[in-house]
Amino acid sequence: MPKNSLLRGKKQSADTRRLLLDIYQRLLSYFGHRNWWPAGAPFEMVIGAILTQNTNWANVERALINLKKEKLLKPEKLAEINLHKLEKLIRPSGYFRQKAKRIKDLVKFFNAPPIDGSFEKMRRIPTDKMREMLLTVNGIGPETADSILLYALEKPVFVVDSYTRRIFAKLGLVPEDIKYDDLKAFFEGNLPRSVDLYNDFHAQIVALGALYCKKRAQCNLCPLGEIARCK
DNA sequence: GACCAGGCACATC
DNA sequence: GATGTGCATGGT
Repeated sequence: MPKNSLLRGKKQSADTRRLLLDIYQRLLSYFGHRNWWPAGAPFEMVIGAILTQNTNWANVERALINLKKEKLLKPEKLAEINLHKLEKLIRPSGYFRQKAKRIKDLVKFFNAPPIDGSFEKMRRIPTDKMREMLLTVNGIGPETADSILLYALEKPVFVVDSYTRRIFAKLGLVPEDIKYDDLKAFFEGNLPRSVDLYNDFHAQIVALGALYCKKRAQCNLCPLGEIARCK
């Protein structure tokens, strides 16, 4: 039994790895590369990571456009701005009072030592340590922290969201009540460590979840239909 | 008019 | 540690 279970374990993880990569390939050829957070605007990604909490991206964009129009999408500007004015500008993204405070707190954290407003300094801090630090900031939970690590700092960290849990539990690959960190470890343990892969895979999952996983009736449109089916 | 969206903090048991 | 609740706008 021990020897078999070890073999089975290895085989299972090889199968899981192949299946996950198949799923990614299938989504990629169906949706095309999602091109999330194109390079060059890490600070915008950081603010976007807060604004998008439990919110449709279209609404986040309105808020980001408002901030850009006022040329406020810079750490030094957001540090100065009056809280009420910030609330007004990000209003379209919902939860605007909470999010305005969270942005203020995050900007304070970003501008203070040891980061001193520098993404370079932030990147030099070991990923686990940086994650711990981010999690101490008000309004930064695991998903927001991981989004910042992956999309702004380009660290190989897999971002898990509610779609990820819903979809992969329905496919029967993980338990429904799996914890955030365990689900993250499931992907990181079964996929090659790649920033580009993690970046686009998460984006593909969101595309799939938002388009086809709302109603059972839409399952016939699911691009995964032939390789993985919901139970 | 109900339901949902790229979560998180806080209270309570 | 698990479970419930408030937070809020805009699209379908």
